[in-house]
Amino acid sequence: MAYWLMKSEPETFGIEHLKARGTALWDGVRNYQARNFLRQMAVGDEALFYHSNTKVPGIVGQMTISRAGYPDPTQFDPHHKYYDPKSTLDNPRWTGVDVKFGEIWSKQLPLEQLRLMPELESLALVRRGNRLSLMPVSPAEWQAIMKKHQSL
DNA sequence: GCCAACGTTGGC
DNA sequence: GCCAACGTTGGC
Repeated sequence: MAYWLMKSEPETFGIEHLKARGTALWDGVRNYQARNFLRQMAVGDEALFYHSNTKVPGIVGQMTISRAGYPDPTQFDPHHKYYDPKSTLDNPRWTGVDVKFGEIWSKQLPLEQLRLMPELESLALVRRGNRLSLMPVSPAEWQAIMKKHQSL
């Protein structure tokens, strides 16, 4: 089982939306590095839900991967903002996964605090200029984050 | 295959 | 709202 961190803008799709829906397609990833990580995800993997581009960015809760990678349907829809005319049905370019709501943390763990944790210095999230929207989290990083979360 | 121009991400 | 950093596009 692997661990992941996945970013989303709360105004577009926040953890409250996932809670209401229960399960949702994680769509709209249009970056090859992130897509390759999506393709590595397996059912049962655990993921941190991160709110980006908001007043206090940070980890706000947890979810699990409930369906492994499959073609992101939004790439085929000409009316959708994630439409990709270069993608074809028999050779889809972009991948999505299904995620299942886990929990909303009673206190979020802000980016500002994550930056202070020496255990996370190699995590892409805190690296200068990194814009990767989802990334693997090592077991050691996961444990450090959970420990910090429980101490809040 | 280089690289300038452009668009996007996302913290601040 | 600003802008640094980065990825992508397309001319050559």
